[in-house]
This record gives sequence, C-alpha cells and structure tokens, in this order.
Amino acid sequence: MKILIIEDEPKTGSYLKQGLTEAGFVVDLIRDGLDGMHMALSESYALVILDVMLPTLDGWHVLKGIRNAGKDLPVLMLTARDHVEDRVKGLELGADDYLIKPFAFAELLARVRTLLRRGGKSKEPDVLQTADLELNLLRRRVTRNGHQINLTAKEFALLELLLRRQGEVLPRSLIASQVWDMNFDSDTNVIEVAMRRLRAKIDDDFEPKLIRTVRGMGYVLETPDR
Amino acid sequence: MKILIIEDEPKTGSYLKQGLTEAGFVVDLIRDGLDGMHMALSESYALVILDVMLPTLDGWHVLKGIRNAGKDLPVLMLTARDHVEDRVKGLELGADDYLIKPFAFAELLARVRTLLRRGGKSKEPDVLQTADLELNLLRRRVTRNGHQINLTAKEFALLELLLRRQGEVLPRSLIASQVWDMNFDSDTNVIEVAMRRLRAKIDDDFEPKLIRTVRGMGYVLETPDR
DNA sequence: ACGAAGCTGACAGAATGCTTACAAGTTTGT
DNA sequence: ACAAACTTGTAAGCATTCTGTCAGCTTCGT
Repeated sequence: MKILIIEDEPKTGSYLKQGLTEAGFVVDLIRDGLDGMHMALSESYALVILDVMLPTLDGWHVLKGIRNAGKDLPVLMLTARDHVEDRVKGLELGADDYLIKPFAFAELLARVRTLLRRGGKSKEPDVLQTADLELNLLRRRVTRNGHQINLTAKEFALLELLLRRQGEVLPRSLIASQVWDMNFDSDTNVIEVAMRRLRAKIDDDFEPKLIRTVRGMGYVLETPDR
Repeated sequence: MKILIIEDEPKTGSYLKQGLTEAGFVVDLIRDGLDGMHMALSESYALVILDVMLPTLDGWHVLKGIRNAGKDLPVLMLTARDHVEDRVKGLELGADDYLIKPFAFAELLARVRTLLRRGGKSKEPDVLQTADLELNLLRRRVTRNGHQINLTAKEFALLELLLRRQGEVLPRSLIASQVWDMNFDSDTNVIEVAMRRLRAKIDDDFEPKLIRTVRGMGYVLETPDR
C-alpha cells in the first residue's frame, strides 16, 4: 500500500513519513510540487497527502493536475489553520478530505485509513445540524431557523464541538482541551463567558433553547426529541 | 472488563487499583514499562492506563510498542503537570486521552468510562436502568415511569453507583469512597441525607420503592424480581 | 420497652454559574 | 499607517442552587 507525501517543510515531512512507515505503509516523500504531480501521475499510489504551500507548483495546481488527468486517486490536503477558504477551495477542486495543521498524528492516520477503505469516495460531512440550527463547516456559516448568524472563531469552534457531540454532556475539562489549548486551570471563566456569547447569538432570540447547562458537569447541546 | 495499569509510583498505583476495583473493574497493576508492554500485547485488556515516567521503558515507548503492534486498544496517559508538550506528543503517538497528575479519582473514572464506551463494541452502556427507572449517562438525564427527574451532581453520582451495582448491598464505606472523596468519617450523616434527597425524587412519588435500606449494612437498589 | 440505627426538615455556608464591564490585542478599511 | 471595530480573556459582583451539619424524631430488632 503506497502513499505519496508532497510536503516541503522538512520537519512535517519526515514526521509523517516516519509515522506512516511505522504504521506499515510504503511512503515516498517529495518536496516539490511539480515533481510531486509527476510522481502521482506516473506511479501507482493508493493515496496522496498534499500540502498547500509548495515550491514550483502549489497544492491547488497539483490537485488540479491530478484531477485533470482523470486520476481517481484519494487526496488528503493539509491546510493552514486560518485559511478557511482553503478547505472550500480544496474540496471544490476535488480533494477528498482535508486536515488543518497542526494536527495529531493519530487523526491523520485515522483519516488515511478511512480514505483507503472507501476508495476515497465519500467525504466527511460538511454540515452539522440539530433542530433548526445548521453549521456549515466548509463555508463557516451558521444559520438558525434560516437566519444567518455571524460567529467568531472561538464561538464557531465551540459550537462545532457541541454539535459534533450533540446529546452528550461535555465536561468543562474536555471543552477546555478541545477549544482552548489549556489544561483547565479552574481559575478562569473563559468557558462560561464564551458560552454566554454563543448563547446570545444562537439561543437568546430563539426557541427552544439548545444549549443546556448541567450544573457541576458541563454543557450539552440538546438533540431533538426523536 | 479488564484494565491494565502501568505505573511505578506505588502510591498512585495502588490508589488507582483500589478505586477501579471498587468501581467494578478487574485490574492488573504492573510497575515496569517493558513488562507492562508485554502484558498489554499478550493479554486482552479493555483499556490501559499508562504513566509516562517508568523504569526500563518509558511511557512513550510502551505506547509506540502497542501501536506498532497494531493493537487497537484505548490508552489513557498520565502526564506530569507543566509538560504541555507531553500532551501533544502523547496524542500524536496515538494515546486516546491524557490526564494530568495529580487528578481527582472521579475525573479518571469518568474518562475511563468514556473511553470504554467510545471503543465501540465494548458493553459499557449509555443507559442504566432498573424497573421503570432510567439513567442516561451521556445526557445526564434520569426518568422514572417516563417522567423526567432533575438530579443534582451528588444525587446523580449516587444513583449511578446504585444502578451500576444494583441488587448488591453497598456498605456506607463503599458509597463514601465512591461518591465522596472521603474515607468515611462515621460522625457525619451525609449519606443518609443524600439518600433521603434521592428518595424524595425517585421513590416518594412512585411505586414500587426501589431504594431499600439494609439495617446495619447499607443500601441496595432493588432489581426487578424474576 | 430500650438502645442503636436510620430518617427528616431546617439552615447557612459553599460552590457554581451568569452577567456585565473592561482592556489588551487583532483585524479591517481608508 | 492610523483609527475604528471586533475578539477574547480577565475580573468582580450577583443570583441561584447545592450540600453538609445538626437536632430532634421514627423505626427496627431484640
């Protein structure tokens, strides 16, 4: 099972190569976009991991090249955190999945395996929803009852987490570690404040209230009563 | 449900072992990294709790060893405070969760249960029940005969314990150590009071009464006769 | 009937979460 | 490059709910 990594940052590249090799894959690592595209087209890989920022030819063009050649080859893109549009662009150009740097290796491995299993066909969902609340991951848009709602980055991340695990009570410690990079120093109330702000936008003007506080435990996003 | 603890500090180790055993798990405790890895690979555990600092082979290597062997075994790592990078490193190497020492036992237990539940096919349930009483662990909701009942954190913890060990007479000392972090100071009657409050909510308005006092022994949650 | 064990209701301090205000840091538009 | 507008964390005061204690009462078993 051969995997091609096209990535110029040496650190990330060798980290990936080592990890995937240890996981039992055969891995080629190419640092240059143009070379990478040629490799992808000529040799037979089961999957390509493609960085966006590359010398000579950027990730978009490599992806385009591969798709134009009619190759039905799963492509997993690595994008920088802040560039939300990257995800949209990537998926529109035919990437099969994306991962935001920095990422946990386990996460990458999981996605790689998933892509290989389903031949690269289906993607990860791009809309999360409950009741009349919708969150579009690609366009970073949220609507409730049809009204568009503007969320800040933190609010978005928080709501995304709540939606992904809807119906589960999420302890503060979990929220802190997922949305903030902190190990929950209880002497801060960021979470409450963030929750307040989020509620102001998605719950204050609507019914029913979706975010429920569970005293002593955390918060849940309610799922519709089936 | 077997759990392997790899931890060399005798104090932490036996504390964990005792607590988890009381919570109803079967626990093996190993003090050495290399031995621990072998145990993890040979026997069939539902989960591993792994300290980072270990003699002969440190936690990272043990984790790597487990993952390289292709074992799909949930690993909960124990890391020292301050070492934030440890967390990242751990997750990258494939740990499923981490906990910073020192931690509250209740926190650990919660994470252990989450991991076991997430593992998919394990039989750690989302809902505990007896007769017409249901307790949903994920949503932290309790109903009796279809009516929703609001419980406080302590009441919930208490009922959870009773339900997990339903049909068993639970001595006060056990209850005290599981629900309170105390070693039963006999000059308090918190348990009676808490039990009263719980009964008020789940038994007062319903039949049959589910919580039975066993004089001189403790309390049982009745299981339906058969 | 007696003593011990357990029950109950009231109370007050503790804990928890909510809300608002503020300020430092960022981003955006001109 | 500058000002205006946003974001986001911190902090303080407030409101509410929880929970341990206590004192008196009831029940149980002998």
